[in-house]
Parts: sequence; C-alpha cells; structure tokens
Amino acid sequence: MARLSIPDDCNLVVVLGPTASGKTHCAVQLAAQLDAEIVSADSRQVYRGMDIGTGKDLSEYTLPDGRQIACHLIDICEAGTKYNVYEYQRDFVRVWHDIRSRGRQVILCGGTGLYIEAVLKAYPLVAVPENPVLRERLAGCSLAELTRLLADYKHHHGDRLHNQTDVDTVKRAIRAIEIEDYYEQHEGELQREAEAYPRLRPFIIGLEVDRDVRRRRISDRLHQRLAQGMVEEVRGLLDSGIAAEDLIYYGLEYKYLTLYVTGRLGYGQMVAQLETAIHQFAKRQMTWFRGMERRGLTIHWLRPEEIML
RNA sequence: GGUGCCAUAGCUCAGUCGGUAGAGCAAAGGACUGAAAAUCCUUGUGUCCCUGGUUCGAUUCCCGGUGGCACCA
Repeated sequence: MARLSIPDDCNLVVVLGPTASGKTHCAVQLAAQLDAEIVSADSRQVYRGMDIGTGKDLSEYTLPDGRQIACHLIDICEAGTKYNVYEYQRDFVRVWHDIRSRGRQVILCGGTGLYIEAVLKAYPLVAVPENPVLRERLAGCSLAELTRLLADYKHHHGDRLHNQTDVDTVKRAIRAIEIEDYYEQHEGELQREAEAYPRLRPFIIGLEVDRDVRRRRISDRLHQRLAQGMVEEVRGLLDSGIAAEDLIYYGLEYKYLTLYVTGRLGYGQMVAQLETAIHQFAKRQMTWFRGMERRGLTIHWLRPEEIML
C-alpha cells in the first residue's frame, strides 16, 4: 500500500490519468480528507448538457454521509461553443485564488494534459481580442498563404510562436496570425501579466491502470453509457439546434453518436469504431503525461486502489 | 456424396510467371501553447493450413489430407 506524503507547503494537488482510471472517485476521497475543493481539468465537461458522453458523474461529488464536495469549471459554457486553453488557464487562476482565499486546499482533477500543463507551467497566455482590420486584410487568403504568413512570425520570434495550435483550417490559421500579431505589439504588458501568475507548488498524482484492465474498463463503461441514454442525449443536443459538424468536432462519443444519429454509421459500426477511438484516446493521454515527466514535472504514479493518506 | 473456388500479419485482403512477402484497419511509440476527446508523424518476421512429390531451391507447381464457401445431387 502506497502512502501519500503531500508536502506541507503544497498549494495544489493534481490528480491525472487516462479516461476510465477512476480520477473523480480518487479526487473526491482526497478532497474529503484534505478539506479541499476540486477543479476539473476536462476540456469537454465544461459544456452544459454534455453529461453522459463526457462522464460527468455529478453524484460522485456527494459523500456517503451527505457531505457535498465543491467542484469547479464544470458546466461553464454553452454546448456548441468553443472553449480553449487560454480561457481555461484564466478561469483556473481565478478559481484557485478564490478557494485559497477561503483557506482550503485545491485539487486539480482531469485528463486534459494540455490544460493541466498550461496551468502548472504558467504558459504565457493573454486575452487577444479580435482584430477586424487584420481579419479584413486576410480574408480570401488560402490556407497555404496563411501558413506562409505564420512562418514569417515564427522567424521574428526565434522559432517560438505564441499560438501553436494545428492550423488545419483557414479559420484557425487566421486566429493564429491574429494572436502572433497581438503579441508583437504588446510585449511590455505581457511581462506585467506574467508576474501576477500564482506561485504554484503542486503535488502530482497519476493514476496507473494496466493496459488490458484499462481497455476492459473503457469497453464496459461505453456499454453502460449507451444503456444510460447517451444516444438520446446526443439527439437532444442536435434537436436543440447545435450543428452536427460542431458536435462531431468534440470527438469521441459526440462524434460517433452524431454520425450514427445522422445516419452516416450503422449502430454496430458506431459502437465498434467509438470503442477503438476511446482506446486510442487513452493512449494519447498517456503519451502526454509521459511527455510532462520528460519536460520536468514529477508525477507520483499510483494504482487507484492504493490511494490513502 | 460430386464438382468448383478459397486457405498469406490480430482482422480484411494483395502478391510472388518457383529465389521465404506487402497494403488498409487494428496495435505500439512519438509530437502537439488559443477547437487538445482535436490534429499530425513513425513502426510490418508472419511455421504464406498440414503431409508428401517435382526442383539446386516451393508460400508459389503437382498428389493427398484438413477446414471454409458456392453450386449440383
């Protein structure tokens, strides 16, 4: 049995792991013992109405004795909209200050590696407003031309872009250029904002599940969620006016169920392909976590059943 | 029972006019700072069903077997 010895000066406990590793359960147990509040690090649980497909087990936050564990950054945007790393980091910092000011511990729990790392490594992200003049000027450019423009910025900043998302569409490329342009003109202010970032002293726990066990849990959970009405949830989102293509971009459950509901995949195909896609996703999550370790973050790997203080 | 076709990577199959073989999917590893549950990159040794024959050499041709499919009885 592993015993956790969280340092006294720790001001952020992180619980991470691949999908279906039992993060929420673990975080709730820890929260009860540490008198902590939980901050979700899940890029899809932020959306309202996307519950079954994102594994939003809100009942998990109520302890057997009826006590309620507070959880933040869940259900904070409208389904169909686009939340991003910048917004996540900003929202996390606000919530972290709030919880700490009430004298409580903070547990960051989730599987979105990028969001967790953006917070821990204090990525220098600032609000970049839309630039209508620039957008006007770039309108009509092809993706190839935009990619070339971006490369010029890269040249100026010594190979370091401030927006390194994949530019697979014109829209994303324009946004990337808009961000580079803004940074180029506001360097002084960025310095000041960076100084206001909280000094985090994190203790990171990674939930480790054997690969075959993980695969079995993912498959079991998928069938459970289908039985819980996941198809109806997606149908409801589509009926509420959310575009099929937007739901598809959310990936996994929302992608494959939308393909099924709109008649592009048969039920059996949908289940089989979705199951595979979730397994692949879990693998990518693990790749990211190992990458975090290589980039200098220490993760204390534990089996879910080993967690105790 | 007869005839024909098929048997190759975890799966679906291609191929070798006889010199021990390659695609897609799966799987594994990796990248990834503004949609990250997205997006992208890399990785292919497997008794080529079994036995025997022909041959310098058989996964490839031939005989027989086994299994599957189709048609005819």
